[in-house]
Amino acid sequence: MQKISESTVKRLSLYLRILEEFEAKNHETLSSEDLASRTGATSAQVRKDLSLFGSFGKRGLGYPISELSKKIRQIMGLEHPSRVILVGAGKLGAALVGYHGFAEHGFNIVAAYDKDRKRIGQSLGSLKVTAEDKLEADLRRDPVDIAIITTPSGVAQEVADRLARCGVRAVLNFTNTKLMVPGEIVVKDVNMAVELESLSFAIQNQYREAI
Amino acid sequence: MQKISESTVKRLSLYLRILEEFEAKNHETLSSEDLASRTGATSAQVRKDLSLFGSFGKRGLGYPISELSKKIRQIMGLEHPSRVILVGAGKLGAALVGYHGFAEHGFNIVAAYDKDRKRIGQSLGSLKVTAEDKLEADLRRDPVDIAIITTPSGVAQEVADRLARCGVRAVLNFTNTKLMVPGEIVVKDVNMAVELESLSFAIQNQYREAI
DNA sequence: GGATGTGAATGTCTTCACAGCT
DNA sequence: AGCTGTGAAGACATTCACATCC
Repeated sequence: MQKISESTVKRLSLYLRILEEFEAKNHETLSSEDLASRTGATSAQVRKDLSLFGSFGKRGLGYPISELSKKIRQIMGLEHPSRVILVGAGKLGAALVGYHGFAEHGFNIVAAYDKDRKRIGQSLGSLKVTAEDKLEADLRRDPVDIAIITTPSGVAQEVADRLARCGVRAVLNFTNTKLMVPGEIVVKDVNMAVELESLSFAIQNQYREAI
Repeated sequence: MQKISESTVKRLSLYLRILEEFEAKNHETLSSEDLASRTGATSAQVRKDLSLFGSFGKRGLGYPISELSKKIRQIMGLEHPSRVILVGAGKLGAALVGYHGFAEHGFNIVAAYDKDRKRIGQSLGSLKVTAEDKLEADLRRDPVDIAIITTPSGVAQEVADRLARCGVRAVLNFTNTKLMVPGEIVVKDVNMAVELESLSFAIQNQYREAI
């Protein structure tokens, strides 16, 4: 199969969101243009993206919603819910545990670890914060594919190393550290400061262009 | 000036993070390779990115840290702290208010709005949640450039419209709604479900390739 | 010697535009 | 008639490789 670009993958995820919305409303089909206008893509892009995986549409009609959404979930490995752990139960970590957006999309946070004595044992929603030194034993018993790192940046690499040794295959990294991991492990960085700074640049730049 | 790509802007932000780190350690210079290895870029890319704004390095030596970091802050409009408001004081909103990463980078959340009676008046760190209908009056008195939307998706567009009318110039959108805004307003979408789903795809795909 | 700055080459992604199906 | 699927063209981004300077 051909290599799929990161941007295509992100868009698939957006298409899926729309498909699910219209599936709930019992609509039958959506055109590439419908999907495009609701996700910020172009219709050609939607068609290209989808055609990378096969030919799902009906000419003159559009794409059958429930069939396509099922197919996308299949492509993206979303047919079954995944178990996710979180390391670092500070403010951000706590919020992510409490945030229902993850569970809605089938990502269940099943444990939250922290080093800090004061946090261990505290309740986070339906979870209790676990001592971080239990990590290895827990993962040996119940492996997970995905971990979220919300520790301070200084310890992120060490945490990543431990996760890698325990067979974690994907990491969502909220710290500022560029993680070095074995090639088979996938890391995605989420850096909200970067996003805000991009906004700042865009504003600044508008101003500059106006001069 | 030439058009600057989104990816360049994001990288500038990452370079800045490294520069600040080494500035704190009183280092004098960093090479493009130093910046590259710490941000996941290549040295050629670092040089290209920086050369878009001028010629800051010394051949044979590298880039003078404090001069370059100052310059990048200038380019990105980060010379002075910005005031930011947040609309939607649910779990995620509360976490963002409590998260210190923003303030560290000069983005101060100065108010948090919510519609929900139960939340209005509640303390969020040093802030108290304000009734959402005060939004217009507040912004008229004290305009802000940047707003963060963490409301339920259903009301995001309406909130965006109101913000636009109050002169907000940039929006960080955590909802699933594709916001329609006037051209002069910049929107950045942060969608953590999309990030997790991308990870899911990457894992799934490794498996598929192995077959 | 060692690192920058930058045209040229390459690679990747997006858009166009239209043939082909329903 | 309407909308997909897709080569070809175009736009954009990255990498190469080397002349240039400290």
